Amino acid sequence: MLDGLKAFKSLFPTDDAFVEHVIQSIYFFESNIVQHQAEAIRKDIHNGTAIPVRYTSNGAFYIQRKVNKITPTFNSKGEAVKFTANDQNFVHHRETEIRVKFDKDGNYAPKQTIRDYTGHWVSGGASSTVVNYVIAHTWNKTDNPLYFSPLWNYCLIAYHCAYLTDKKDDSDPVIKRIKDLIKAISLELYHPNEIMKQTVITVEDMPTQEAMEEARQLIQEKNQEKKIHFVLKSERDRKNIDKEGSN
DNA sequence: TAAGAGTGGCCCTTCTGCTT
DNA sequence: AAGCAGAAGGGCCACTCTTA
Repeated sequence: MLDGLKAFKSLFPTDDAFVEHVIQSIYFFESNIVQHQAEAIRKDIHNGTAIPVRYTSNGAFYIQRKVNKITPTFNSKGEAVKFTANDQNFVHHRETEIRVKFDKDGNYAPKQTIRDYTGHWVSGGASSTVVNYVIAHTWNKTDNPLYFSPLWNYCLIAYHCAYLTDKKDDSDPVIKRIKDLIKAISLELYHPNEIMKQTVITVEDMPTQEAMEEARQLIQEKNQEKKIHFVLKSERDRKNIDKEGSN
């Protein structure tokens, strides 16, 4: 079988070195901002504010009628987006029963969030302050409001590695290992179930124990070259904070 | 069984108009 | 006049369904 992944892997002496390279190609968010944003989302959910999700037509959503729930049908994604943009319209996510609104470009809410919490503009073409990095969701349940826009569920991954996280687990053992390690790092850094105050990540969504152990070691790593990377606040944001004096 | 058509997911870029 | 956010649009490609 011809496998383009082999071309990439062959640049490294071992799978360990390959995995290390991929992890070094990722920026994670600092846990304090992740926690703050999680609080904001919980507040929005509590207030009945519609939470962004990526649109799908797979029956993941419902509209409440007098006695039953019906699945809304839209002719296009655009139509769906327009519908939930109207504050008079209510669409809910079936599994969580959270009110949702459909994201207009499939990653707009994450982009806005990253901007609001770090000052960086990602995936914004010429006006970006971060280039050649892709927003990558860690758990791909992007039609679920608890997963789509929270910072704990995505990171910025360099272009040349981004496709790895989109592949299926069984496409190569190293793919599952990388994806599990990213999940483990998210769990160790952010503790999503705690900051969301509910069980978001269930047992079957958990990475292996080996991955958890590897994540712990990476996070505690003293060696600069092996440490995981964090998105720092942009120049612009730091200036704003200086002006305000504190915050 | 395989090609072809259709659909949808993913996530990026350009355009435009508003703000400063 | 520049910078930026939001709206709109697009490329790529995997997957599924249909047809032969």
